[in-house]
Parts: sequence; structure tokens; C-alpha cells
Amino acid sequence: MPEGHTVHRSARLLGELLHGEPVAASSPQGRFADSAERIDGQPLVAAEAYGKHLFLDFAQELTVHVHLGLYGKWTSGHTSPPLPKGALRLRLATSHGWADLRGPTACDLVTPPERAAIIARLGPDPLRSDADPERAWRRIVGSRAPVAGLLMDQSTLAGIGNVYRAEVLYRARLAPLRPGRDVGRPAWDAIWADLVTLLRSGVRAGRIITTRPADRERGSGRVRREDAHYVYRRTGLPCRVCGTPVRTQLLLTRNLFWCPSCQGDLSVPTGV
DNA sequence: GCTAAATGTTGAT
DNA sequence: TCAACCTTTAGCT
Repeated sequence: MPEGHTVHRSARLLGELLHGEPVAASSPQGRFADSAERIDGQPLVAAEAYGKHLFLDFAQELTVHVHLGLYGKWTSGHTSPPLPKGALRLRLATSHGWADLRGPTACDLVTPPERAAIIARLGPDPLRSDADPERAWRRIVGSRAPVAGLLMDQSTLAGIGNVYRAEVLYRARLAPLRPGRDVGRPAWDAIWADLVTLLRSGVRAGRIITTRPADRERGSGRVRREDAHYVYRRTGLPCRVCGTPVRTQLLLTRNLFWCPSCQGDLSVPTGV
């Protein structure tokens, strides 16, 4: 499930798995074959996530830039790798383990300036210690666009996807179509702090859980899939808190989910 | 078993 | 505005 938490988790995993010796690289599918040949045999220097972008830095200033998109996925293991099957874009392996990449939107060899340019166009990433939330605030407070769109705009904030967007707005009780400039500083501070909490929790758990125990059918124990969210993909179901049916609407080609009672209908403000 | 939709972005039209 | 990427899952028959 590729929002920012997934990519940070992959960076950590790949760094551990491939550290310390030359990496065997191949592209059984062929679409990354020339580039795989260039990194084949080079050691991995660092694996870094920035928003939804992953950078695998090899020796000789060779960086593999990966963006999973909607379907992309890493699979990995510590034993010997399985026979390649399906569309396998990239396989990386050391004696410690292997990692397979399938279905990414982007998998490119980039130069240091290209790497820097990708990061330069991203907003602050709540999972990074070097993140500056003021940058995002200035963009939001200066915009008439709906806050729901701004949260998903990677140049405003990096790493937020449709699930975190819907859920953080619900938790802030904020109407998704309220203009950015009407969000208010206290609400923004609460949203940023909540994103840091939620994304870190996502990295730890490997999944997005945003409900508080008191708002679940079963408060404790393993959280069931249908109990993990407040509004995301719950169209027509009763709001966990107030019982009002959850609504959905297309915004910039993506489905937006919200509770019209807890958050206010469309742009009608309710407080935080 | 089949179909549609999905956590996202890019590049062509 | 739309197809492509390619996999997984939900929902239906």
C-alpha cells in the first residue's frame, strides 16, 4: 500500500538487506536491463526515502530512483531468490538476501543533479527529521484551493496519499473542501502533528490504522481491516462517531471521503 | 470464476 | 483528458 510510510519502510528494509557487499542487479523483464547492468556489482551506499520517492545510492554516483505508483511493490527475502516470474522489473541480491521490484511507475538511473531536482520539487515529508512544516503552511495559507487537494499535492506535502488525506481531515474534523487559506494555524499545527504520528505508526505497523481503540467495534487486539479507518472507502456506512452516512465525491480525479456531520458539508466550516 | 476499482504519477494526445 | 504501469482485493455471479 504505497503511501509515504510504505516507501520509508522499504528504504529501511533494503538498506539492511543489501548493505555491505556488491549487489547483483538484473532486470528479468528487460525494461531496466541497461541500467541494471551498470549497477551490477556495485555496493549500495544508502537507501533513502523522500515522500513517496525511494533513492538507492550505489557507488560511482549511481542512483536508482523508484516511485511505486499505484501497483508497484517490493518483495524480499533472506533465503535464495525464487525463480523470476511475472513482470519483474528489477532484482537486487547479495549473499544476505534479495529484493524484487514489480510494477513501479518510475524506476530510473539518475545523476546527482537529477536526484536533487526530484527532491527540490517536493514539499516537507512528515517522516523526515529535516522536514520544515512552515514551507507547507505557507503554501496552504496562500491558496484558495480545497485543503483536501493541497494535502495530496506532493509539492506542498510529500508522502501523503488518499488514505492519509481522508483520515487526517476526519481526525481534525475539517471540511475537505475548505479553502487552504481558511484552514487556520491551530488546525494546521494539529494536522501536521497528527500526520507525523500517523505516518510513523504506519511505518511501524506496515499498514495504515487511524482509528482510536474507542471508535472500533473491537477496541483492542489485532485491528480488523474494516476497523482501520474512519471514512476512507466507507461510503454510505455510518460514521463511527456520529452515525451519519459517510459521503464521497470526486476531487481532481480521486475519491474524497468525509463525514458531512463531523466535518461539515462541503466547504461549510466546522471548528477544530 | 469474473470484473471493477484501488494507496499514484507520467507521458502522450 | 486518457492510457499505461501490473497487482491485489472486494464484490458479485
